[in-house]
Amino acid sequence: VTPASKAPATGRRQRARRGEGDLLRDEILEAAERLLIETGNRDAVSIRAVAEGAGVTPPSIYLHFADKTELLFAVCEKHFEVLDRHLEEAAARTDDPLESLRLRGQAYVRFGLDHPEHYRILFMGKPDDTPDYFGDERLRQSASFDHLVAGVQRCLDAGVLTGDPTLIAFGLWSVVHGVTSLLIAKPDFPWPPVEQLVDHVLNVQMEGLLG
Amino acid sequence: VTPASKAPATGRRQRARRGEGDLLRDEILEAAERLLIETGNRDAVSIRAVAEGAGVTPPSIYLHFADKTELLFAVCEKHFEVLDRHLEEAAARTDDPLESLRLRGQAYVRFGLDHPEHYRILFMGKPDDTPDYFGDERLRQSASFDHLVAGVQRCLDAGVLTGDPTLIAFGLWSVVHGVTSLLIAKPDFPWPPVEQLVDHVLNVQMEGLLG
DNA sequence: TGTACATCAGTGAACGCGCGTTCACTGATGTAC
DNA sequence: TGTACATCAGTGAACGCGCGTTCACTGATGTAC
Repeated sequence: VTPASKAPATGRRQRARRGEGDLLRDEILEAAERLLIETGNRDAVSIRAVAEGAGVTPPSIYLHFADKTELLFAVCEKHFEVLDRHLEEAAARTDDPLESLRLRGQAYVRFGLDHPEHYRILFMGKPDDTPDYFGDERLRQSASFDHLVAGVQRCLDAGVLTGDPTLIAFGLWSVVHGVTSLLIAKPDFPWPPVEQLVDHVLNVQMEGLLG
Repeated sequence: VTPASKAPATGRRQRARRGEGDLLRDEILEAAERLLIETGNRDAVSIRAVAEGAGVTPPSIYLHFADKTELLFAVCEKHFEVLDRHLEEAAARTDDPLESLRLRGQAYVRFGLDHPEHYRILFMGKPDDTPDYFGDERLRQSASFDHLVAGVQRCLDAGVLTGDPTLIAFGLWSVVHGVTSLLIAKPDFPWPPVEQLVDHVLNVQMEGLLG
């Protein structure tokens, strides 16, 4: 018997060594993740299903997460980070502050359409679906929002936009969120091509800001 | 015993007369409605809860609706009509086509914030939560959307806007939906005053359309 | 080097719950003769 | 006018299901002496 073999024939994962209990935590998160992507259904992410996905029994989950809400929160947190990285990368592709804002908006929509079920949880779910300590206050302080405001501020500094940066940021967020969430909620609606829709809305909004 | 007495002491409704079975249908819809408003929670609208709300046993529901989805659909249909009336009234308050469009947008947001749980079902839910025959195609053909496109068309006719009316309509819808759904999904977020937010986004978008 | 013991990751079985839906029925209302 | 009968709105009890969570436990891993 090779001690290095990681997965027994049963499909059950090997028990973690002492002090390595946290390994399971990651596998649980990955399993939840996988379920969400494969089924595209938030309700499919049940404690039981996640446990099975991680090759473990349901009670094991509770060794790592206080309850289901906390598990879902951990998944969310991961995705807020992914979203933020995605947006920052897009925004950094140009030096023109206004163009950067546009790229950020387009990247936002793309993220939502690429991960609709995640987007649903992050931005379309009920407030009580997120744990208390992951409330809106925290969202406000999230990196993504600060980065958006900063992007707007750069336009103000460059003299290409005027107004209250926070209000402008809220407005831009509303616009891209509107497109994203409508496309997610009504995928079979006879929309114009996504690109066209996004560009139109974003262009019009930024045109209006210039005025 | 007065035959006119409608509610027996038990709280149970009186059985409908022959041929008046449809009366219960309305009471079921009203009960579902009431549940939705009082609890503000879509999940609270269970067959059992609706039945109790209507003073009737659960199986009775099935005399009037094929299944739960169809019941929820009927509730939705009612609200699409309410929304459309609401928007038409607002849009009719002025003769200026552009101002009319703005009023329509403001009314849309107000409707959403006044009936958040209904708005959720109509515009933020999963596609499979609505019955097949109430799909997006039908939504596209709904009066509200046609009325919006018509409102845009009036602006084109008046020469105050240019462009593709459908695309402009999609854009305006995205914008007001963005504000509405963000406010509903993140009610505790430190938003600016609602009026200010709505006016800003709507003004900017319409400004951009003028350019 | 060997043995008794503490630690702790994970298990197995069960809890109570509320759900959508089905099925055989009851009993009041209306109709035919 | 009276009676047998058909209709049909609504009932009562039960079905099977999947869920989140709890609880006493097991057994491998590491440690102290």
